[in-house]
Amino acid sequence: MASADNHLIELLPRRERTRLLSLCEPVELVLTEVLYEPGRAIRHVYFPTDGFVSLVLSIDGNPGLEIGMVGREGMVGAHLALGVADAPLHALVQGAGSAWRIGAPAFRRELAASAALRRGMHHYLYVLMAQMAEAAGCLRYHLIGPRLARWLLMSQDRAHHDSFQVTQEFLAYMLGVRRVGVTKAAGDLQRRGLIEYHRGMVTVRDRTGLEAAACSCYAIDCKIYSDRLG
Amino acid sequence: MASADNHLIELLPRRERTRLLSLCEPVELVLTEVLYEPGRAIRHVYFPTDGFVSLVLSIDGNPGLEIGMVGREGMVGAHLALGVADAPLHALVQGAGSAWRIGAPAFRRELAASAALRRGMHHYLYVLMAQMAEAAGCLRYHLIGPRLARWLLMSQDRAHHDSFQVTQEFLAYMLGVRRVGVTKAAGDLQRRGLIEYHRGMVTVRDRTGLEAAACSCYAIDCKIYSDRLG
DNA sequence: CGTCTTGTGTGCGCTGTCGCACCAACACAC
DNA sequence: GTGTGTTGGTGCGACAGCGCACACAAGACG
Repeated sequence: MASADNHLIELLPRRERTRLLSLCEPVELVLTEVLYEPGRAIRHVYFPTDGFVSLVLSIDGNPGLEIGMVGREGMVGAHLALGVADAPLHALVQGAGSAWRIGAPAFRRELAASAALRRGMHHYLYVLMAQMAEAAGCLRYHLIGPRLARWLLMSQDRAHHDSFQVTQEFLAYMLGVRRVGVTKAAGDLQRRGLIEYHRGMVTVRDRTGLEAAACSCYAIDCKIYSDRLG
Repeated sequence: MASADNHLIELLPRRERTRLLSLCEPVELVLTEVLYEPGRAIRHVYFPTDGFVSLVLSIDGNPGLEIGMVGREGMVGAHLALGVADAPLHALVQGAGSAWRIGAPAFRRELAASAALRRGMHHYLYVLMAQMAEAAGCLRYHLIGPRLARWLLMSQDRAHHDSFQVTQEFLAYMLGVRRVGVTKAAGDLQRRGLIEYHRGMVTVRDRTGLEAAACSCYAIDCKIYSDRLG
């Protein structure tokens, strides 16, 4: 009970933490499950403990583009703390696992009651904004290879395993590139002994090497987070 | 006095509005002036009335990349409402004009005192986040031509003139492309009679045509704003 | 009047990514 | 085993944008 397995919840003072947890229910995050659709009012807020979720933008005809990732270090639906119920992006379960879930009205009541909760949400929103800005730059300037390496690192951090399930098709969707582009970049990383790829299952072999191969955004993202919520 | 010439301030109830304005001082926004540097604590918050400001990300060695624009419809420094004083981005005066300015500590006091102010800031932050997400997609998928058209429209909206001052060099910096790319795209728009360009001075000739030439992001941005703060 | 700075236009070869199409390897069921 | 669908790999032409280098034109300034 000392640990809720979600960092944002753990940052709350004991009283608020137990109170919030008592209002939460545990739910499974099922792979490829869609938690939010843009424009739709959200019904729940999620605090992942194990799985992780991608925030995906759809634009024009393009199928999708990931611009944020949420694991146990964060939450899905923080914008409710801004008094807006409409989801701005798709939220898509990218790594199966579990989460705490609380209904939107109850969460709003807790926000009104707890200054510490508001404070936590505010700081997390700042981090999210900074990461989105970072993502914009990354999309503009960085090549597929380094972006892929970054994505793998971020996923590994949130999956808490060296290997996790993801097809190149899906990766292409997340990175906003062709599958063939991912094939090439992944093949390159594999040849350099940094990862192993086999039919929808990636394994990180050389974490340090992968960090060197990733674009600067990985380190920056980590720093943004730890500066505010470390 | 009924109008503060800044939309966010005007949305406040009369009492709060006059109270906030009484704490503000009018300042000039000088072209190319830098209001914020990333990582530095901010000292003031700005509500433009006339000029406008670009939010610029610097990444790796790259000189800059605009991922947000603020005119009288918004404010510079809204993240202070998230309890964070550090600026996440450069804030650079892009159109000369004037603004209301208030010191960070005073603004925090007002935030604590006024629920309406908090509400306004929250909604604006949501809009800002959505626009940043949009910007990421735009940077990934859209070509220079449509992006340039969008930029010109956004600037015209905020400049309240058909013509304004900007060199192609500077535009390239904002859009994150080569100057030559801007030269070509601008030449194209000019040949189609949509704009006129002459030594650092652009004039919009055919607003409707320009809207047709712009990428979808322009319309989406406008909608995001009017949905929340229209 | 010439000279310098600033802003704009052009040419050329290169590269990363795209779109499309097709093939190869593997997994699993029957 | 033999099919059948999923996943990964390869080849090819097209093109937007890049880096670089240079030419030109309009003002500014002496």
